[in-house]
Amino acid sequence: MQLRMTNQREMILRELKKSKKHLSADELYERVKKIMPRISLATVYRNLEILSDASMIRKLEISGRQKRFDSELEDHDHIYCIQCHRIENLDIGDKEVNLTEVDTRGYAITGRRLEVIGLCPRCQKKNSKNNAKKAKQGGSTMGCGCKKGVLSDEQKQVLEAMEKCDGPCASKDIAAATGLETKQVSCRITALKKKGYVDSPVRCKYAITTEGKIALNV
Amino acid sequence: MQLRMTNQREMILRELKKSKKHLSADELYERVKKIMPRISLATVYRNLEILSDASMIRKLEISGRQKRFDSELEDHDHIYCIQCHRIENLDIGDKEVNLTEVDTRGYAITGRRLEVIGLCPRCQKKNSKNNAKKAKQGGSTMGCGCKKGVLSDEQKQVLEAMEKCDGPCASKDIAAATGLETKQVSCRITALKKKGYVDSPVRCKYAITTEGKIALNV
DNA sequence: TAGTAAATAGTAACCTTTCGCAAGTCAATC
DNA sequence: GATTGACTTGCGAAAGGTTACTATTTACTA
Repeated sequence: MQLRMTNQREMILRELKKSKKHLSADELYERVKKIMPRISLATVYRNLEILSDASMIRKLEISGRQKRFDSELEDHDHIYCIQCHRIENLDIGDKEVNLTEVDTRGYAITGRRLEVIGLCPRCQKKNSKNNAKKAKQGGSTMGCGCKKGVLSDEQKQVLEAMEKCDGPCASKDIAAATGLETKQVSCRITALKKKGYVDSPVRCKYAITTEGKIALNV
Repeated sequence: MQLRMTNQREMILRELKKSKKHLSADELYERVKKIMPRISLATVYRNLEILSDASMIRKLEISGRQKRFDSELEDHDHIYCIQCHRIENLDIGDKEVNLTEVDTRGYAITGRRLEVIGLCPRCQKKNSKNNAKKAKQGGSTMGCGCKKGVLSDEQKQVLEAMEKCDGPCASKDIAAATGLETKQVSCRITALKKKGYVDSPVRCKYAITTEGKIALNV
C-alpha cells in the first residue's frame, strides 16, 4: 500500500503544521475548507488516520471525546487545562519519567503518554476576577455541558411568570399564573436552575436571575 | 446537593467494584441489567458521572472513544495494550515521575495521568505463534475498527466468484463471472482487501483469503 | 500513455453520550 | 400525617463525533 500525496492530503498536512495548536478533525476541516471549499470532512478524517498510521503526524486521544492531532513527531508530553480544555506541549526530559524500575507486568513497552492536568494561567486569572460573583450564584453547575440558550415553551412560560413576580415566589404561584400543574412547574424550575436562569434565595422560593432575564429577551 | 444511595446507584457501584477491570458504561449496563432488568442506560451514565464528581470512582478518558471507569481511587497509572486494548493498573511510586523541575508554564497542577503503552504478554505470545501466517497476509490493517462481519450483496457476489476461481484472478474475470461492471468490481475488491478477505499475491491478481472463506460461510 | 490502485466527495449509518420530560421516591417541613 | 420540593429514574429522542459505502476522479507505474 503506497501513499499518494494528493492536494487534499498536502493541504491537511500543511494546515496542521501551520497551526501550532492541537487541532481536532473538524477544526482542521474548517481551515482547509477556506482554501478547498469542496473538500469533504470524511477526507480529513481519513487522511488524519492515514498520516498517523504512517507516523507523519501524531494522534492524541486524551481529554474528552474528540481526537486531536499534532504535527510534531518528537517525543513530548502534554498539559491540559481542566477549565478551558486547552492542550499545550510540555517538554520533559527523559529523566523525569523513569520506568526502568517499574514492574510492567511483562509488557513490551513501546511508548508512554504523560498528561499533566491543571488550571492554565489565563483561567486562574479569570477565576480570581469572577470569584465574588460566582460565589453568590450557583456557579458550580454552570461549567457543565448544558446548552444554555435553548428554552422549551414551558420553561419560557415559567420564566416569564417569574419575571412578572416581584421578588421570590413559590412554585404554587407560578403554577397558578401559568396554568401548568405544580409538578410540571417543579420540573421546569429544576431545569432552569441547572441552566443558571433561576435561583432560590429562600428555601422553596424562586427568582429569575440576571442571566435568565437576558435569555428571555434574546 | 445531597447524594441519595438508590438501589440503582448502589448496584452500579457494587458491580464496578466487583469487576476488577475498567468497565465502560455499556459493559456495566449489561451487567447491572442482569440483576435489574428495567434499569436504563441513561441511569448508568448519569450515575457514573455523579459518582465520579463525588470522587467515589475515577473516570478514565484514555485510549479510544469510550470512557471507562475505575472503582479504585488511590493514585495509580495504567498500561495499555495496543493490540487487544486491555487496560491494566500500574503501581508507580511518586519517585518515578518527577515534575518539580519541569517548566509547567504557570499552570496550577492538580494531577497527572501516565499511560504506558505496549504489547501485553498474551498478545506477544499470540503474535509469535501466528507470525508465519500473518507475514504473508496483509495483517497490518486488520487491527482497524472496520466491522468485518458485514458484507454487502455485491461484496458477497465478488467473493463467491473469487472462491470458485482456481488461484489468483484478475478483476476483469470477476466482472465477467458476476456480470458487474469492472469499475464496480474494483471498488468491491478494495473494500474486501481492507477487511482482510481478499489479498493480492500478484499485482493485479486477487485471491480470497482463509478469512474470506470463513466469512462467506457464516 | 494506458491501465490500475488509491483517493475523493457526499451521504448514510454508526456508536457513544447527553438531554428533556413525566413520573416516582424520599426527607424535611407544616 | 399531609404537603412540598429535591433528587432520581426510565424512556425516547437527538446530538456529536467518527466511519463506511459507492461512484467518480486522480496519481502513479509499467
